Amino acid sequence: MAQSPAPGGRRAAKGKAGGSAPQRARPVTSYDVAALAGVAQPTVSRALRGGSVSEETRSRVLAAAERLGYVPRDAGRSLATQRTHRIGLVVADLRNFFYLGVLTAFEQRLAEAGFQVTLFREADDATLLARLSSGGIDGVALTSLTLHSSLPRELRERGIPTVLLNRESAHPDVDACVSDNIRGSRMVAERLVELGHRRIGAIFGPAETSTGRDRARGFRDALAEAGVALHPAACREVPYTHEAGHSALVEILGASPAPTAVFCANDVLAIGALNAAKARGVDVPRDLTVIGYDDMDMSSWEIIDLTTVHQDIDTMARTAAELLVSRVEGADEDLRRVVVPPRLVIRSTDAPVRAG
Amino acid sequence: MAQSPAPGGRRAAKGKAGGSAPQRARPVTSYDVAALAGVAQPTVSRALRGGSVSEETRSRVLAAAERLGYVPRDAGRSLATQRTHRIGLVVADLRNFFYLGVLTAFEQRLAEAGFQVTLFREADDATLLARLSSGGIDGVALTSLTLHSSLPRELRERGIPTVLLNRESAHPDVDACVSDNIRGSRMVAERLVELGHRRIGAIFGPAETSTGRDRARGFRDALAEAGVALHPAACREVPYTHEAGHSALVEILGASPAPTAVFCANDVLAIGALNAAKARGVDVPRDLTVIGYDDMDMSSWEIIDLTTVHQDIDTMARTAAELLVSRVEGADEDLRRVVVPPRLVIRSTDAPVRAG
DNA sequence: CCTCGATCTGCATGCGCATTCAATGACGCC
DNA sequence: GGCGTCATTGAATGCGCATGCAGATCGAGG
Repeated sequence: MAQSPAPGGRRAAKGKAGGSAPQRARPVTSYDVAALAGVAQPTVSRALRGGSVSEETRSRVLAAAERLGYVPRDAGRSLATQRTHRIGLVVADLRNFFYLGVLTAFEQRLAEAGFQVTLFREADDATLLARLSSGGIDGVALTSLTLHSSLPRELRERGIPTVLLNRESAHPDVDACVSDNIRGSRMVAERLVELGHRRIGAIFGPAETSTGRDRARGFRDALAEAGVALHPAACREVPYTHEAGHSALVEILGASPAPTAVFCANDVLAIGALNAAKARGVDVPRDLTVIGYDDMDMSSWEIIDLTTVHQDIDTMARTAAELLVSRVEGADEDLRRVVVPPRLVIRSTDAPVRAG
Repeated sequence: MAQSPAPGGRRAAKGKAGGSAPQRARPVTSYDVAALAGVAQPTVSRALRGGSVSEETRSRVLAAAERLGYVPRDAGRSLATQRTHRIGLVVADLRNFFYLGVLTAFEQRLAEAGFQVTLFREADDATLLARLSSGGIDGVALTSLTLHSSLPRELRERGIPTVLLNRESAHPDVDACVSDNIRGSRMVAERLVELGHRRIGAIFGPAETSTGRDRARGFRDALAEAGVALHPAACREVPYTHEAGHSALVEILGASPAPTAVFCANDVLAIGALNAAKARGVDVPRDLTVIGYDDMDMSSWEIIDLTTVHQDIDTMARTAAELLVSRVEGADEDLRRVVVPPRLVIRSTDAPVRAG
């Protein structure tokens, strides 16, 4: 940069300020405010942060700050306080609507607590760890985590407050806020049995995720207890995407005998399945019962009206935000794991099995 | 060679390092790496940033950094370089699916360029300006902007690179990347006329947004040119939300005579309308034609299959990201305004008006 | 053998803010 | 009137990194 600070004083003259070029204006610093207010820089800091300053001085400083349009630079403050007031949110796929709800609730709660949210897309553990460690953030929420990722432990070792949101890890290294996926998926199984379904299929999520694992486990267990066998040819394990749900259902519809009901491990998959059913002219729920998991906002739309397991994302995200904030503020409590109870929401994509 | 920080040196002893408490570990700094590698701190900086350093030194530094798990602190770097490699994205409502596409494409392109995205929720201009000025970001993309907001000008005055994405301002203060909303909405009008509709309603967006204004203007103009009058009782101007679209359609359905077609200023409104139609037992497109604008991902789902104006969000977001990055890197070109052409996508929510 | 230039590296410093410490002054009390 | 107390403020410093500058080393050319 060819803008050598003027010889002498810290923020003095600054050369001839350029002839006329619409150069990016030198930003206002606390020194400028101090000069205008006739005080020392630290006094500006104190006046603005609520330190011990006389009323008269404070108002003079505030007036000067106002007049110059002074806004403290984050970088300086962060360097001095070792705090950024920024929280990282790691998500696998922003296109997954589920995360919209998460992001919204999470951001909202954090904004209230004076934090900003910075997004991190899923990447390999090493890359992600480096990005998260660069100190740009005070804490992290991981929403897309595989069971055996070493990320939570590594973050813990680096002293970066972390919370798992929605998915959890195989090892209890950090705080977590999750739904009771086993219980939720059991409810689905019970409902299907109750409706008389006996040829039941499923589109499960990835086994290496806690939601994928638990929702499969609860579902299978409950069915087994009811003496109903899963229809093997009508089961798939796929990634949590709309496309995967779509094509999995197409495949499943080809099983013989065709299943009368399909459990989808999340709503994104379920909606993909509904679309596939529509494409194939399969009437839901007359010909096929579809039940999802999550209860995203759109699942209650009239054109979808999906029977699903309600997961209180709002509460989960807010709780995660609060856990994180308390950690960032130095709480040294034991590991916490908050489990939010699920609830079956019956809408119009499920129906009793048809005789014959 | 005084290669170890002498006592009294910057990073010496540091007390007795505590007995055993699992205190948050003191983070590794470039001084630690320097000490381990037996060089001075600046050499570490140069080795890592590709400065002039001998191969032998570089590898020693890299090894030390690796061994300590060193990751440069963003705050320090930002303070020194006046650059954060972070871009702010201001969005009104994260629950609006439209922004998901924007966010995804935008984030992706920026990640490639080495930038992170920090979210800012819409707030009053003053608050937002303060947040954006705190220097945490190198540039801003505004997606939810009202026509007469002073934000673009103020950001410009503060020297913060800014780009308008999707919506634009009444004054050309900063770069913008938008769709040709007038042309797009004209296409809709022409289509409706072509299908024989003569009782046409509309759910417009807020007039104080450029998209709301232009999509209404183009639509009205084209209809007028075709000699077709808008059905006044079947027009509404509402915020861009699903709920607003839903209730607006319910109201419009009560107009008499009922319209045979409704143009919705964006897909979120259109889907709200589709849901309302479904709730009211109105068959789309048999009883009512609905056309939207945006062509969000979900608009092509089989259960929605909305006829709409395709807006290439991906291109728009990527272009905006590129504009922004070039500004941040110091490009001093003239104001740029990129207009992306829209395209009518005909699916299954529109149909010829029924005789009788 | 000396000089010059090219590399490489260390020293000193600044980025903007918060914070510790000491100095100053005001005030009250004996 | 002297002295202690408290409130207020300034001076000095550090946070972690990048960079201008100067010194050192080395090789080549004269």
